[in-house]
Amino acid sequence: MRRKPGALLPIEEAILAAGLDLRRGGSSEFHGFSIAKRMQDIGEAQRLTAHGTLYKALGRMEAAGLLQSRWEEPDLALAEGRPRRRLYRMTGTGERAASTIRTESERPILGRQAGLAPS
Amino acid sequence: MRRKPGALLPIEEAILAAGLDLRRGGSSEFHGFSIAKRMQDIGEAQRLTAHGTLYKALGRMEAAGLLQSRWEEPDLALAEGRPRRRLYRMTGTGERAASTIRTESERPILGRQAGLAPS
DNA sequence: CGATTATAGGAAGATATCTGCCTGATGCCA
DNA sequence: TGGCATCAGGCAGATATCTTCCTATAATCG
Repeated sequence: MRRKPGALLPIEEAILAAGLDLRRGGSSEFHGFSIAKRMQDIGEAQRLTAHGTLYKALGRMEAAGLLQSRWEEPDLALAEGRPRRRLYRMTGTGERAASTIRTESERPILGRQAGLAPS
Repeated sequence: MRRKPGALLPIEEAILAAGLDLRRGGSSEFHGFSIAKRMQDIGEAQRLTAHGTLYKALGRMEAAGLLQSRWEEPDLALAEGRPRRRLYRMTGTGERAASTIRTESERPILGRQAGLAPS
């Protein structure tokens, strides 16, 4: 499946929306697994039990400059007895793309043109 | 199920045996998941697909002084794209217990008395 | 020897990320 | 408008460790 240059796929929109919500809630960073759970909670997007879709989308979005990631401190993960997390943050580009989503959501007639630059 | 004071359970013997084999093969350290796979390969012990048994046994053996563990360098795990490993090494006590296993394996008539000190 | 107690076994799930493979969908070109 | 090429979706598995809960088993005591 190919995408229109500059367009966002539904899952990418969902990720950006989740990032905005978390930002609003005081957390500027999030990790893949929490996004997956969040999407399950609100019954949004595909179930994503197969995380393949999500993690691939995260990878694409980072490559496209919408997100930026870093690995969390290893000792923190050990202290909490769980695997290490890859933490994501929205870039300025991502925030603008997210804003455009909301704007366009209010105007469904218009085509979507924000987001990813053509490769 | 309770154990006789000082006795080793079959799974603990299997772990020590695996540790000796790895030692012989040049690796002084091993991690839980590799032991699990090793046991599956040689069809030994219970299948251990439910790793609960193995990791609990590893924990008991460390508490009993037979093994000693450390977490591997986090960057190494990242570089290899996998979760971090907990590396185990046999202590002197563990080696002696392992030796006693072999000795007693050759003399099945005798009862087993090596290994764990009574609590 | 039987009852009781204590501990191990086993299954399942949790946490978190990533990849391979195959199928399906979308954009572009003629 | 249809065909082709490219890329995303989806599933399943992989890697690695740990915990909960319930059952089963073994040791101890009377």
